[in-house]
Amino acid sequence: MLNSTSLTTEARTRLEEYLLKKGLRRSSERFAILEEVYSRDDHFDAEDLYQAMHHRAFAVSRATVYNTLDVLVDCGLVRKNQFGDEDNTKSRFEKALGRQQHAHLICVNCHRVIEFCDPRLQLIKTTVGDTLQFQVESHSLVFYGECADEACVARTKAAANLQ
Amino acid sequence: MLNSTSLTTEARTRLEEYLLKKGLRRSSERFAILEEVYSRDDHFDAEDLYQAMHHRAFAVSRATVYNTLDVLVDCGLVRKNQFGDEDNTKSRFEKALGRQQHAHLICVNCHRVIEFCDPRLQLIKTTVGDTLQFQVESHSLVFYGECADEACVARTKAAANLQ
DNA sequence: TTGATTGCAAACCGTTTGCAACGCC
DNA sequence: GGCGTTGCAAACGGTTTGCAATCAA
Repeated sequence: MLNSTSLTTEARTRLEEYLLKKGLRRSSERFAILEEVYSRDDHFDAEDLYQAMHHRAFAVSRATVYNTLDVLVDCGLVRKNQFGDEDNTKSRFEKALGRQQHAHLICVNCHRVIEFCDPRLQLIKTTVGDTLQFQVESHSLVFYGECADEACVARTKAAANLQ
Repeated sequence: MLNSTSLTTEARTRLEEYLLKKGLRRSSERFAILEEVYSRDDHFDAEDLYQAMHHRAFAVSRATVYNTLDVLVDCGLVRKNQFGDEDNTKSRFEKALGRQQHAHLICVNCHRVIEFCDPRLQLIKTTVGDTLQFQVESHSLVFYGECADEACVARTKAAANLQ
């Protein structure tokens, strides 16, 4: 199995090949951002990434963050999600390499994101595509609800009592 | 089975009860907007609704559109979707009464929205909730792909040839 | 009467864009 | 050297908010 280091290496190689193939430049910003993305295991937004780059002492502009995320999504190294939860506008990203496709559970109280897989989703995809003559390319499945995390439950209960 | 007229009647009654229960006012704007929402069968955004109200000669402000949509979503008369397609920012709404829960297919070319149901989604929901101790309240399943509509396929092919 | 609701416009916020400076090829 | 990329700030677009006028209760 791939560990985190070799994953990053693989990602770097893939990005190089992609840039070469597309005639795009291998700027240091792009590789630095890829590095940061592959060092994390969460679902981050563009601003998180922007801040993280500053803490990394590799300050890039927001424009570059957005531009690079587009590139990384386009070459399959990053997945872009729009969770319709508390903040329906901003996108959240996650690294894509070495991870199987999955769906998300989002706690409407603490906004925790939990990943899960279920083979039946693939079956639905196939059925639907065949039945409706639709070439399904990707999907987004999100469940919204309340998680069982103690701190979250306690906080929610306390908030309910205030009303 | 309920026809469109009685659906609207039922919706109006439900809104009245909800407003009463919550101590909110039964303003004419709210009922006029409900009327418009229940006269349509599509997935519309806030601006669509705003424009439609003007054509209806019942001009309301955008603020009222947003406020009323919130109310209608809250009392279960309208469903709010965030399809992460061409326009990842704006929400799209649909009436909720008299329609079973469903998922969406979105054509990445023509942005057509197709609805479908699959009982296996419910099974996944149950499994996931049980396994991860998560109280699932709602879901959003969207498949992205290419639809088989002739005009759409022709247009897409033509666009591809231009490159 | 009075407090919720409306309309208007300004503010908000994530994202995109225009343009000059920069640096990879 | 040429052109893709970057950084900055301004623009954009959907949504929210502040406030005065309005109106349901």
